[in-house]
Amino acid sequence: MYWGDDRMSDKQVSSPPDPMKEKGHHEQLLLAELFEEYGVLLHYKKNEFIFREDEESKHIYFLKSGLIKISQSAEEGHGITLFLRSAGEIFGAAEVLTGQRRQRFGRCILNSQVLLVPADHFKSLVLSRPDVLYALTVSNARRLLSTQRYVETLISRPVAWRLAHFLSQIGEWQQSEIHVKLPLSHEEMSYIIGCSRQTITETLNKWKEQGLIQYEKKQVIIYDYEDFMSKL
Amino acid sequence: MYWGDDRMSDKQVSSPPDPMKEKGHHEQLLLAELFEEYGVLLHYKKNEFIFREDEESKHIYFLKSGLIKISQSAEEGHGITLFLRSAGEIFGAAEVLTGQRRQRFGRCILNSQVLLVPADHFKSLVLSRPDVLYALTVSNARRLLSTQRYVETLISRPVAWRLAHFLSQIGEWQQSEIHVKLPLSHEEMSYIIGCSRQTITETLNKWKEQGLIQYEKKQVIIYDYEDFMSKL
DNA sequence: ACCATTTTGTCGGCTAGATGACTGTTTTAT
DNA sequence: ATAAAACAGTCATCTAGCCGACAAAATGGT
Repeated sequence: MYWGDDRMSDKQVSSPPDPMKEKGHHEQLLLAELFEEYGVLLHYKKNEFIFREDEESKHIYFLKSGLIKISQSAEEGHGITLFLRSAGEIFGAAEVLTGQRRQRFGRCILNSQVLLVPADHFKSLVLSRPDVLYALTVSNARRLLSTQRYVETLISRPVAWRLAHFLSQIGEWQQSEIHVKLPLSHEEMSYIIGCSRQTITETLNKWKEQGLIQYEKKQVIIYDYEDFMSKL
Repeated sequence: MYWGDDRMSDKQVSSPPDPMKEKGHHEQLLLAELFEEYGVLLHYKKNEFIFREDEESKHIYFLKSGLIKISQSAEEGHGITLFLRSAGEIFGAAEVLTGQRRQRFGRCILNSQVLLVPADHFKSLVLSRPDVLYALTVSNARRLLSTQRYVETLISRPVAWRLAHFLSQIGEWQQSEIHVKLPLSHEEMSYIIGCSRQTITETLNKWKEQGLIQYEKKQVIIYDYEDFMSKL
């Protein structure tokens, strides 16, 4: 969850220089090809919306570069972020498949290049290519498992654990250290972790005091992940 | 989530007499046909395990009758229940698709009839039938959306809301009233809602005192759902 | 370089819900 | 019918994390 579901979920890859290559899942390649062949390329700027809640679901998207977040409005208060998608990942397919309107917002966190395929072409396209359809099914199954695993962490893990886990996902591993260049504000992170903004701030600073991490302006280093996690 | 994801998610159906018919989603029918044709029928008794965590994922299952729960062990303490599956629903497909071992337990809550298709037949079977594969993809997409919606409720709704919502899902609607024959103990429900056993007991009794529901031995009636929800 | 906006840090008070400990009540198996 | 096991009610205590408020710092646009 949070960070793209399509990465290898447990094992960590040290530094992802070319995200298109690094994805690790064979099925991603097939999907990428499909979009490269039939998709139309659009550029979106940071903070721009790709789709909004309640809109008709007109396209399926493939993120070629950049970073986007999918979030839910949750009526009162601010929306929660359901997950991020990074380069090489499909998004916006589920509502198209089930024939519903958009149920959430898709918004760019960074400038992004997106390939789009119209919803009405998609079904016939994919029915004529069972291998691609199978790839899509596998990719969805992976996301389903990862979302369900996330449900479990929400119920059984405290905020600190979830934050630590999140950092380990977005960070780059250099031996036992994890280097994280935070692309997000504390507030933005709190929407992802599912807690208040202050709790993020306080947790990060507490860890710094305890000497578990180094933390200066959007730059975090976790010294020893195993050790770190064992101390909560 | 919780209760089978394949039901119409928002709109309620009043009383589901024949679950096989009631599912409402066209794709369920195709999948049902496939399993009826190629599946092997097994009977499981109440509390029997269908599969266990860490086992090889040898089959995909279709529940013909009964009720099963999928739960995660969560290391310490007791496992949380990720969801229930009722008659007419597929389960156990995700790990087979991604080629992983089982990540959770599948266990019968009631005596159940299950159709199973071996994992190694499944891929070729489904590649030769793109329409069935498409149906599976749609069904998975629906589950993905519903699981993501559940993530949102876990983050933004209190236990009372989640419990009320759960009851409304498993209950039968009779005009404005909802009649629920609880098939589960408070403890079992607490694993589903994601809270402690006592909180279930206390919430139910508080509602009874307030005259919002009738509640006697595994039998609940919510008098007016709209009104009820508005009072938390 | 400057002002406006956004982001962080910090604190005190507050509450939903966990936990543990017991008792009483149902259910189930023999 | 009865003993054992599972389930439900209740209470007292404890705490993670929320919320509001405000000051300090950083960032960005012109």
